[in-house]
Amino acid sequence: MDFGHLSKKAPTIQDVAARAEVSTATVSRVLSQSSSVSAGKRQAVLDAIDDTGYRVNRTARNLRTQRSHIVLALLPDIGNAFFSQVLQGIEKVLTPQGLALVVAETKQFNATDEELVNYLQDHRADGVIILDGSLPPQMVAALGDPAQESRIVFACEWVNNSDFPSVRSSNSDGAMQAVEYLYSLGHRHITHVTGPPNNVLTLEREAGFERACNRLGVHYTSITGGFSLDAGVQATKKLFALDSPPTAVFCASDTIAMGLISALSKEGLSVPADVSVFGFDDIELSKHFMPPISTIHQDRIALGTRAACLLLRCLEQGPQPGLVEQLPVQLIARDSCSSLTDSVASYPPMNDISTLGRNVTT
Amino acid sequence: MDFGHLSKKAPTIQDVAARAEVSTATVSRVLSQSSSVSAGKRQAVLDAIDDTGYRVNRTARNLRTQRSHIVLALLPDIGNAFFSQVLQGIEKVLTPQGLALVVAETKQFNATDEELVNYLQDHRADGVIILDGSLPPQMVAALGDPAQESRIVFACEWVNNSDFPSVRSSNSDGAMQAVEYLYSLGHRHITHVTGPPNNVLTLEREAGFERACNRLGVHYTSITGGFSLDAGVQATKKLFALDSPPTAVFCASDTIAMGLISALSKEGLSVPADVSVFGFDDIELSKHFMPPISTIHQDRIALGTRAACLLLRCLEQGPQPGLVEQLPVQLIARDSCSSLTDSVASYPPMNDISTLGRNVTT
DNA sequence: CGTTTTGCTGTAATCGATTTCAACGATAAA
DNA sequence: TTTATCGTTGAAATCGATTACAGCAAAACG
Repeated sequence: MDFGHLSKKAPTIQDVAARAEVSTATVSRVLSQSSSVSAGKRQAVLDAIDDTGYRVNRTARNLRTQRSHIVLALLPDIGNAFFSQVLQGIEKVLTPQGLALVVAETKQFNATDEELVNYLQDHRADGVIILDGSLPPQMVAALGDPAQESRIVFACEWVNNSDFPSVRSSNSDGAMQAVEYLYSLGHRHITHVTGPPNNVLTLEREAGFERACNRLGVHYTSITGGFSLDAGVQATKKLFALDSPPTAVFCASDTIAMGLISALSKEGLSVPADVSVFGFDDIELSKHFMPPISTIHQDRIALGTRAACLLLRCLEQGPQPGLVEQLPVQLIARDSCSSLTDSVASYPPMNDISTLGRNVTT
Repeated sequence: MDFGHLSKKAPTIQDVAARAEVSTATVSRVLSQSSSVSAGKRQAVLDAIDDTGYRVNRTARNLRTQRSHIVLALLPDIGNAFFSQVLQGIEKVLTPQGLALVVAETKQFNATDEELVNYLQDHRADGVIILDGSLPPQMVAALGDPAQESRIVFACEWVNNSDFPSVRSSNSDGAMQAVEYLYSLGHRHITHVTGPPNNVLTLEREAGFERACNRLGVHYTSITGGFSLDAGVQATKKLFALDSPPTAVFCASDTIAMGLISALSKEGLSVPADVSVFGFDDIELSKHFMPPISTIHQDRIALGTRAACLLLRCLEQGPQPGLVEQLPVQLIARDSCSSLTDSVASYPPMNDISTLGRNVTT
């Protein structure tokens, strides 16, 4: 590519120095306020900067200081609204620090080449925030030793058996809150439509779900899903195939819940009259869905800001292996879950009323 | 910030040159394959690169070549799912060109300071793709003369009275298609819930809507809105306040349509039985909403790829003032709009049946 | 066989900043 | 008055690449 036609030379620090009749060193000192400069010369330099319209060339500065002032955010999918809010949080912290955010998708880095690691080694980025827990193991291994490498943090998702510091929501806690809430509404048989198998979030939410069910003596079943709308639609069929249908369904994401509610309504079942549905994430639309969906709110902005702060801390203070920050989640009660006694009173009896009060231990 | 602990010096081109027993110039020539190097030396260099694990320092290269290999995307709101797909398209074109994508929100640049322009002047970015048509005029003015400035393009949105090249969907055409479709279903009174006032997209869609209505002799009314869910909810009240309710509503966005449908259902009105609702954008959820929403599909990925290609072209060939690329849109018929004769047949008569066939000219 | 061309290679300048180091004048301390 | 200290300042080295230029040998030419 030929960009020759762009040349329109900007004033350099030399020009400023010449105009202010000082050395480039002095100009630089004024610029970075690193050491003292006499008031007179400082003003002369400031005036010269004004006159010439000088702007510091970041590339030159970066070369000299050995920093790129760039942070790379690695997402599984740029098109995902969930992550875009996290990015917003990251940006909020980075920008005031003079750091720019570069976003890229993990899929553009195949496991074989070292492109990802190169981003750091090439000084293309000072640090990386990874929002994808599904990186292939060999790629994670290539990232280096968490005890040595201080420029990588995980956010939202993470990788098991790895010590890179991370920020995440309290996923298992969220699932437990959901179960407790449904229990308080009288539900004693809950089905969990999970996220994709082996996903770390899926695992955490499943664990929380089962722990709470066991503790409260709630009968539970499980349907393997995914986080998509379609997974919710598919789950509906499996729901009908269950021996004894649940009175409530806890979905691993709001999107699943929407797919489920939508598919149920096509089958003539209404939510929450016939069955309660609970989501996870509190995406914007949940509030406006019909019915509005009860869910676990994740503070996506905070996830981003905390991750960015964590990265900053690593850059300043060195590696923080094993450090995990769990952000609290919040239960949002809306209309998609109803009290079982209420619905029994106002609607025909549940078809699984026989399971009420039945306790199950694993 | 002290990043001293990060120092672990990477091999430089000097190290490679020494090891291969050639000059740095030769190494550089092998790297950039710009001019011929004898097979023997080439292999020696290649081996040395392998041995040392050398990686080119982009910052140094950027300084020397006067390019940053970075493109800045400016969004009104990073958290918006619509834009994140456009970004995906941009990325798809940029990455193979060795260009990285930096995203930033316009609101972080206030109109008074020149931060935005500085991005280009500082060599922090080689080019900028602006996805925000609501930039304050003085900021647009600060961007420079479109006939001179070859590093700025607009995408999705644009600024009136400005010659910067841009890529956009055929908004007015989409609105016209929507009207024609509703007309073909028998609707003769349509209300348009618009986007935010003065927005370029709002204006285009309004224009297309009115043109089609006038041409077909459709009675139309208009409610000022916004692109949000809430705007759809608010519009519902105004809809009821209309002298003669329409048989169909054309919304300037799918989100408006969802808010509207949701609010209508709370009022006991069902879509499309009582009123047809048409959207715009074809966001992912429209397909899964209840009912699935008829809409105008915008190819968001293509919007991104074309914008990136346009920027590349500007960078290579110089300014392209006034160049506008309009991407075709596509009508997607789903369940939220029904044939008027059908619904008249199967439901109680519309309350505005008196307006059928009534023509209005502006 | 002399001359020109071609192909390859290295030296050194360059991009635009930061920073080390030495020097300088003025002030404080002895 | 002499010496030590301090705050300022500039010259020059430096970051790590690219590239203009010149040199040189081998090949092509007349």
